Amino acid sequence: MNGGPALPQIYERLLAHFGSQHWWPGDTPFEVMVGAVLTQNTAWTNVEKAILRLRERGLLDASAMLAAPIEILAESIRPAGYYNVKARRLHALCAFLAEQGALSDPYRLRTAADIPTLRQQLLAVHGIGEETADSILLYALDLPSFVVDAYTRRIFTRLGVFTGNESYAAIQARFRDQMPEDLACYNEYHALIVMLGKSICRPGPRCTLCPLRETCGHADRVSD
DNA sequence: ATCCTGGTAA
DNA sequence: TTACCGGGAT
Repeated sequence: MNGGPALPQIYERLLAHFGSQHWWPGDTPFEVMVGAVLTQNTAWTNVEKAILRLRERGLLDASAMLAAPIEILAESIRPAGYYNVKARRLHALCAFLAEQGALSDPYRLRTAADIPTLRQQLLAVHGIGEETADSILLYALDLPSFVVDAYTRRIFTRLGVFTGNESYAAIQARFRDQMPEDLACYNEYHALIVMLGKSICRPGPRCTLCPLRETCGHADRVSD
């Protein structure tokens, strides 16, 4: 049916090699939502600079951010890139929180609706696509929605699990069906995928360093 | 010069 | 499907 090694087996190998990542610990749900937007096609180190600038200006709060002029918001997040686009996206996110009566407590979204409904509502917000919606559900709201990103596609296509042509929904469904539907597991798996993707399974892969090379057909086809 | 925990509008 | 948004790190 579907080729390549089983998804739980890959998870165990990555966890054994990299250890627990515990992503986004101790941050407020709103700060995690902001990070999910700012990190779109952007290195996380630059997101951290932008979040620090927002905090300095007292804008790391949904009410304050909603009230802030777009121009000020844009200047604040400049290090994250795409700052004019992302300023509008952050504002749209805050407007959505206001609509939901969650401005003072964004975590309230968690119990406002079931996961599929909440996901659809997030997708309707300007600037929130599938990956960002799932990142918010998983990392800000502690709801088990598997995050699929460019690393996921690249890694599992090289492993032979995917062809590379699958839709976002199809890839997400494979993880949902083959992995236990567990919050900590979804959280950890995506973090491990990012770790592997940026350190080893890069555009120019470093297969000799890869913890998955024994079960990956790609290692034989590249020279490093 | 390439890549980074994408999404929108055309 | 493609153009566009963009500063920062390597």
